[in-house]
Amino acid sequence: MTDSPPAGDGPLGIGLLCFIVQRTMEDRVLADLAAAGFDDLTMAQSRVMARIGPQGTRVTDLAEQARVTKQTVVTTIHQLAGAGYVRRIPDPSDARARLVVFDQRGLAALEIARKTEAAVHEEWTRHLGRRETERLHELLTKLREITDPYR
Amino acid sequence: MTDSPPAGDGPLGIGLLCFIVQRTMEDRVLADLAAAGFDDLTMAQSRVMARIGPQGTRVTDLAEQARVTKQTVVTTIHQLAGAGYVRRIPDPSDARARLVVFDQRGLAALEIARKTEAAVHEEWTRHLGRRETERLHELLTKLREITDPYR
DNA sequence: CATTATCGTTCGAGAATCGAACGAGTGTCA
DNA sequence: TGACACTCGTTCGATTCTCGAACGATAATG
Repeated sequence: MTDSPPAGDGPLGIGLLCFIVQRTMEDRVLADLAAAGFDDLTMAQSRVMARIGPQGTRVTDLAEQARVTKQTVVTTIHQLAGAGYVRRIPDPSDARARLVVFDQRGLAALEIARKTEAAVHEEWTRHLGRRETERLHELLTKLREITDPYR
Repeated sequence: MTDSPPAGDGPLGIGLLCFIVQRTMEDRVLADLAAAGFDDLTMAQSRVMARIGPQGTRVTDLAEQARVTKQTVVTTIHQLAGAGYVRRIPDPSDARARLVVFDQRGLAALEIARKTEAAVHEEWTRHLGRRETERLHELLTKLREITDPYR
């Protein structure tokens, strides 16, 4: 029973509520990406790609952030690279490592994703109110301090 | 790029933050279940089982709540039934449907899951404060109004 | 320099998920 | 009542996702 079991008829737990919110954002972004022509992106690929930083990110770090193993990331990055979304460059600071960076197609997709995310955030802000949305963001950020093992 | 892309170095989006929180709860519950002897439960199985209500839940409803297809739920329920966690009874109100209900082993697992969830919530409350945790819960519940298509 | 740890990778297998289609039962409405 | 469209759970087949184990190359430690 991963997450809060709603087997009781009481209110949903925070974990389950977070699932709903997170999944909604995922679906929205993925839908908009598909509509914009990036219809070859899967959810698994998207989840990994979303963790790539502007200066590039190591496979190991991507795995930690996305909560999957390195093997999974390697596979996913291979797919993304083949589709022109990312490419790998040597890490200047470590000859063992390689940095996964956005390629042209990836940057274009990133732009769409950013816009969608902003739009969804706006929707949420309209529903909750600006002040309350900020509060929610603050609380989640504070909660991250003890829930994100890789901070 | 499912979820908020942190490619910018700014703060994480609400979607991504929710992922971290939700995943943490999932991991904790699953770990405690495994430690309590329910080590045959996978995350996918747990996610579906967590949606079973006290009076039983239809396959279609489980699919909607867990955000997977009916086929996936059928497969998962088949596994869970084989392991003694759930069983299927006819739905009195609809001869087409069947209700998935907890079996003995499922109830035992549910108890563990409930305890763990409560313990994690307590941890979070200690970190955020009682008042703030309630606020977080309220905000997420309110956000659910527009993010849960199957409410 | 020797040893230990980390990085990315390959291989192989298992798990998870979906699309399409179907029989059984329900709801609707002329 | 009867015809038609819809829903429910299910099966089959295929694809995707994910992991465990292991390895060479490089880094860090002493």
